[in-house]
Amino acid sequence: MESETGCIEVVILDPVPQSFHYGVHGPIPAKGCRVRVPFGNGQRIAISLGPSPCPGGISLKDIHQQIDTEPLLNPSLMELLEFGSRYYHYPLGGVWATALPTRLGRGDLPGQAPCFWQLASQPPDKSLRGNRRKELLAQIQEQGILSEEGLSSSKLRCLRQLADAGWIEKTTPPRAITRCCPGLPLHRQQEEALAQIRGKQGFHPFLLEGVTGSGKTEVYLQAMETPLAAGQQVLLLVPEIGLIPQLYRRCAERFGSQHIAIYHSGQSEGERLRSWSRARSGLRAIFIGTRSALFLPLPRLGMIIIDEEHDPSYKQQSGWLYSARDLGLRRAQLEKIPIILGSATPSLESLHNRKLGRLHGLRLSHRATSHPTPRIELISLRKKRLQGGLDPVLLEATASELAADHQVLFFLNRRGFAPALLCHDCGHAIPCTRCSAPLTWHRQKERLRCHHCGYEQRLPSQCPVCGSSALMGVGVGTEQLECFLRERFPHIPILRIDRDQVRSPRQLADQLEQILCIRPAILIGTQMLGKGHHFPEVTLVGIINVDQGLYSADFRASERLAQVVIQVAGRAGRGERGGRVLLQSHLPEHPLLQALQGGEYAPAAEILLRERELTNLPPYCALALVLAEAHRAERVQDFLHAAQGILAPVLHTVGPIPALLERRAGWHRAYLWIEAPDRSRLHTQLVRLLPKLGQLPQGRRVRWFVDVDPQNF
DNA sequence: AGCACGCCGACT
DNA sequence: GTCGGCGTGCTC
Repeated sequence: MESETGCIEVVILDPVPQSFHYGVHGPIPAKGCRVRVPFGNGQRIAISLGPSPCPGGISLKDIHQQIDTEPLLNPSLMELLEFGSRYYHYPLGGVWATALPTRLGRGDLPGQAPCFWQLASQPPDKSLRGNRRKELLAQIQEQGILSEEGLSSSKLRCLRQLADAGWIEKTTPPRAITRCCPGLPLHRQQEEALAQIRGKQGFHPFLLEGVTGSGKTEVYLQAMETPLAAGQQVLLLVPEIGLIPQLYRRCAERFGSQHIAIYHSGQSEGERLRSWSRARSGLRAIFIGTRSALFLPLPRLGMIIIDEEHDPSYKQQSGWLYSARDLGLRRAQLEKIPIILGSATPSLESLHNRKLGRLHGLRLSHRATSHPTPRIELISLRKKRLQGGLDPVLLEATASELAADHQVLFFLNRRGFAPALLCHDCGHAIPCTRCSAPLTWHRQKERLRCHHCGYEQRLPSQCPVCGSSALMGVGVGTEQLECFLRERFPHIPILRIDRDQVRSPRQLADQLEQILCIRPAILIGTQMLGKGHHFPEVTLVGIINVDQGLYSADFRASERLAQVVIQVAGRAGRGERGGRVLLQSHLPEHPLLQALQGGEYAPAAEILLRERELTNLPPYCALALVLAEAHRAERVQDFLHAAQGILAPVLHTVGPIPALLERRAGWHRAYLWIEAPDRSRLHTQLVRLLPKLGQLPQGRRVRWFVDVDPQNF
């Protein structure tokens, strides 16, 4: 390689807002290659942005080492990261650091793509010597193609010798993948959906709205056949690690596990690097993963599928605040491929986009089983005497289902025994020392715990304010519900599923397996229950307390309420028997609950969308927050007021508004609400104004950042 | 994001 | 007298 001397621009693999320049003697590292550079006192890994004119006025240092000879990512994926940096107003280096496996960020080399060998078209005109070599050659002759992957080093050496002697030559493996067992028979709507997906070329975004049990996964599997048969790769995203195993199983049955790899944050660094390398070398065709899998380098990506697209977990909650669903759409657009967003309860954003024609709607409204979607019976709690948080009507229904040897499922989205511990004498509720929230009483562990920051203390025997020993729990959590039900139905097996009880997806699967066929039985769970699991023996679902979703200051709370109610209701009666769903509320006449009675999502979504339109909230406006945190509340106020002075003349801003959790882990938090009629208006103004916020002296005394399309408040 | 420099409290 | 708290500013 000829020697050159020049200057490159780089970004450090950390959220440093500027780029930096370095001198290079030798080949210029292309854009997307890692380099080791001197930085401050030490060394850092950086990403080359390519050659750049030398800036004046700074003394240029030279790079220490070029790590990669090839860019780590292909151009369209680099473009996606650049877009993600601009759109979410987050430094490009931090974006790269989030998108790469940590090992690559530390300078490790990705695994080399294994070679594939076949017999040479013109083998040498002599006889081959050596038994091992003869054996290997025979093996290649028999198999047609031999992959280096997983071969012992002695066999690899043998392979090299055969190659050097001209007996074998490199080849590319067959890429086309066909299913290894037939697909399930489809019903008419599935056929129609598939026909739509199969008929399309290039970028085509679909919204597959399918009620629980309508066979969305089967549509995914058969839709994947087209790109897989064409030798392309498919990316499947799910919102949680716990949902990967079942999807993996379905894919493995259909296409063979040798074509599948998974990628998620629960893997070890080594596993992630291996999956990443396999993606890049094209060794696997199907990738199943969570949020971060969106950034896998897939040279022949042919389709993206985002399951449970409405799930808020697709939005990253720290650092680079991106949405994998929204960036997924962007990636599909850049790669010019189809993308399927699937959900039984699509986000209002996606429903809106379907109305605007930006998403092509596909509907599966029939369950595969003969039983129709159950209605949701509303029970008014007003003036009722509750036992263990349960209304007599629900309790009676429970008793009769259990008497008939059926399973009953309770949904309650609060862990612990009681959400607060209150002094009966002075009314003091014991708060977290670091958060503005009451501590949750965990009776069995005899502890008070903060569900926001992890703070824990022993259960006090006296009120810390007045010294009274009359402390009582307020409200009902899953632990208390379990206690009550054990007392009330002493001979019925009860399984509680929440984060206190279930530590790993594996454990969850084991416990579910155990109880799945036991009859009668009671299941109690938080939203862990609602996701993807089937309970064919459940004939009664009790939804205990979702009223918070009707009052919350978070405008998305009502959307989440509707989604969780429909998802949980969908767990009932999926087997032989039909099902009943009872929902307890203090406000049964609330229009949203009324709309949910039919057991269908669409009427509720309509109401929510109309409400958003009237109040001019997303998706009818573009929204961003400037969030600030500091130990001292007045610094947050000072900064946000100063920021408002800059933003308010140009953009519609409201605030400073205290965060829903005003203090978290000792940090006071507040935000400015910034809205604009559309994303591009919002964006162009933010690009212009955010640098000015960076110059505010008040900004240096707080941690502040921008949240575009926020999910939480 | 790291990391060093710098100016104010409780300790061998 | 120092160890160390984190507030401040810089890194090609």
